[in-house]
Amino acid sequence: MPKSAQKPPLLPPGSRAVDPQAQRLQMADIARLAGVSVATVSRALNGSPLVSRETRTRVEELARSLNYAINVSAKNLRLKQNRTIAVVIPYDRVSRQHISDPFFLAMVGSLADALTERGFDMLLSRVDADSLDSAARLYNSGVAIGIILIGQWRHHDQLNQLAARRLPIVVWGTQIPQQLYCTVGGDNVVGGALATRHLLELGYRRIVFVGDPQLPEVAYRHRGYVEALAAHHLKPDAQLLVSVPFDADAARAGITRLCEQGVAFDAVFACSDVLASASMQALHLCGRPVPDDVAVVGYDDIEWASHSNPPLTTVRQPITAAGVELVDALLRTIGGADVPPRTLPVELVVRSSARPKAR
Amino acid sequence: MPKSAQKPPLLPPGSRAVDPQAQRLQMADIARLAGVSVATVSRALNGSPLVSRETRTRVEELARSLNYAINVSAKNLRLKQNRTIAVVIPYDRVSRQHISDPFFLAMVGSLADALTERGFDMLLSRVDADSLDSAARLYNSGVAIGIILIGQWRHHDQLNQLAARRLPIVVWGTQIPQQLYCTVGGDNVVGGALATRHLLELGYRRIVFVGDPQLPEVAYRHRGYVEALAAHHLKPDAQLLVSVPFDADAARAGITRLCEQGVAFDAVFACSDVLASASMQALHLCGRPVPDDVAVVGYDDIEWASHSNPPLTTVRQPITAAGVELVDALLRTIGGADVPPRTLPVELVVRSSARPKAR
DNA sequence: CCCTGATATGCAAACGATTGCATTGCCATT
DNA sequence: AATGGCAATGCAATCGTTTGCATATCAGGG
Repeated sequence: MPKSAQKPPLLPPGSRAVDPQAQRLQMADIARLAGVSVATVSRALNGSPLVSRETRTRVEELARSLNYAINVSAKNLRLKQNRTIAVVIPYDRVSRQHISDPFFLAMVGSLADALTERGFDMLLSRVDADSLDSAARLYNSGVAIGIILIGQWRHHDQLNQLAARRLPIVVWGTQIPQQLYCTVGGDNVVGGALATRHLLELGYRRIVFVGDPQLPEVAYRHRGYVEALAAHHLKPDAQLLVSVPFDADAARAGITRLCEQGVAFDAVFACSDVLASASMQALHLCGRPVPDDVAVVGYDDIEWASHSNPPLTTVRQPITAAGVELVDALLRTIGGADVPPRTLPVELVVRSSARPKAR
Repeated sequence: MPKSAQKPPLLPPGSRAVDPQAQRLQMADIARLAGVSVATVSRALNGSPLVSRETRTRVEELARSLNYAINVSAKNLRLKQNRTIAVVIPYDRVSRQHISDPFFLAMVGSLADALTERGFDMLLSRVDADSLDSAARLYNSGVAIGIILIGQWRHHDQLNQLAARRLPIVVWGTQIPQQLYCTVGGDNVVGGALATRHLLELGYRRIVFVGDPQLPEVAYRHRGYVEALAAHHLKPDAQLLVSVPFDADAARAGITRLCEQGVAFDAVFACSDVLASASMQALHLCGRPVPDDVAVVGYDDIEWASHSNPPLTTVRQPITAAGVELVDALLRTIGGADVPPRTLPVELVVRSSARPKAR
């Protein structure tokens, strides 16, 4: 009977069905059993040098054997502290990319790893991208001590507002002039250039760009694309821009339309592997096999890319590093530092979806 | 100056850098501003009929305009309640499948949706599969009111122990005789049979089974496989069992070995889409193209399956339904009900990785 | 004019931990 | 013997809510 014995069994009148575990033990129980005060138990369990060695071990063993777990709410309340980080994924009805996108999920995995590593809990939330400040609630209510947001989208202004309110937040995305919040992201310009240059060097000249340049990250990838073209004395052709959100169906439709319109092209650079995959499918159906007729390069290097057929040449986003960096940046932000945005290197992973162009 | 004014500015001496937000407002502030007591504020915000209409609206508006958010720790402490569900993904060094597996991540996404829908928070944790009871800590410490565990693996006994300790837990996995915990899972026997029968009906006779029958779910899929064979008066051939964990490399190696040993086969049934993908790759390298030479059927129907080349015929796990069902079952368990295990229907999704056998 | 019964509010005690400030022994020093 | 210092422990206030039990106000009936 772990419950402090003197109390009558007055279960809360608004009796929840949960109360079987009303017998959860608390410090007072350990204290009673160990014959010391709760203060001592608290100190012993927290490794304070104030308690004698023998008391400490006695308390520790007691706690372990009863497998006592401290009440986190009480602790957090008293300490005004906690170890929960909220990871929020806005879902955006416009850009369509949502939580089930493999890249996001991979990111979630990576963050889970990085946070677990450091002993933080991870609270995963979806929030409507149009009311991002509901994410602020997670912080204001003390549920989490900071927020990692994956997917910048078109919400730069909202994010700036949040940051202005001194919300500890770090965003996976691209660095935008005048931003008040800290971002961590891959180097989109270099990524775009890497992919494009690779295709150019293989001999392709009419390269379709698949992605929506309205989105900041895509905009930078597009800039890289343009720069790489320029280095080969080529100008981007508006016909070759398939402006679609991160949505496989849209990409399929876009590529199909291009084929039907008879637009001439010999390669595709897609802004995500999902888009690349959809493009390859569409090309296949249009009778333009990859890589024999058309070359394709993707972006992200999700797990799938290496298993696809043909294995996808793609720009690898540093997903593992991203998790670590995001957590790091957030922790420093929480610590009061003014953390500068960080751009992580990306690299081209050459597989078989783009071969030297047959002459 | 939201902080109760009479108090001297004694910031906690163990000053955390976090205290810029020490100015977070609390009920007392709202109360003071509204000219009522905290009790009234509390009641107003919780919609108690005890406060007058005008007081309520005044308080509500004040709270909204200052965007006050209630302190969740304090509330939970007082109420002995909370709305956090822990989703734990054991990582198992043996079976190798871990959090980055697309199927798991898809499941996480589905759970996030189902939980958000019902207003619960989702805490995502990885725990070492060998010490699953560290998951119990999440419950015992009051962080979460229940646990959803994805991936039963070989940990049936541990799970039984946890359930015996009356831990509210629901597991994604298969129903095992004598289990004390509630499971929700796809119908593995039917799934295995569906895949196998499909291949048989297409004319294939020597069907390789890729997966580790030591794992409960795989064992049932294998049983379905055996039953389907039996219905066609065939016996399973031990040579055709590629016993590998959920690990792409292992599957590649297994299939390659089979080819090198010259074992005769004309089709592959892999226990996950990742394994199927790896198998297709290996087959490709061995000069046995899919689907022209060998037919392949996978399991799970992750997003990738429809994008693969050729698009993968596979057994669809009801991922969306799974999220809903798991949450439902857990909530009922928490409510004190004795929830029976539940098996969800699976279906065969026919794409192009298995065609009628060329004669 | 007092009493009764609503109706709205406030007081103060929880919830389960942490921690500053006593307090208690006990030994060494004066 | 009185004092000071140190080590180990306990007391009680505190964190920000909720809620049972007063209390205050007011209307209407006797």
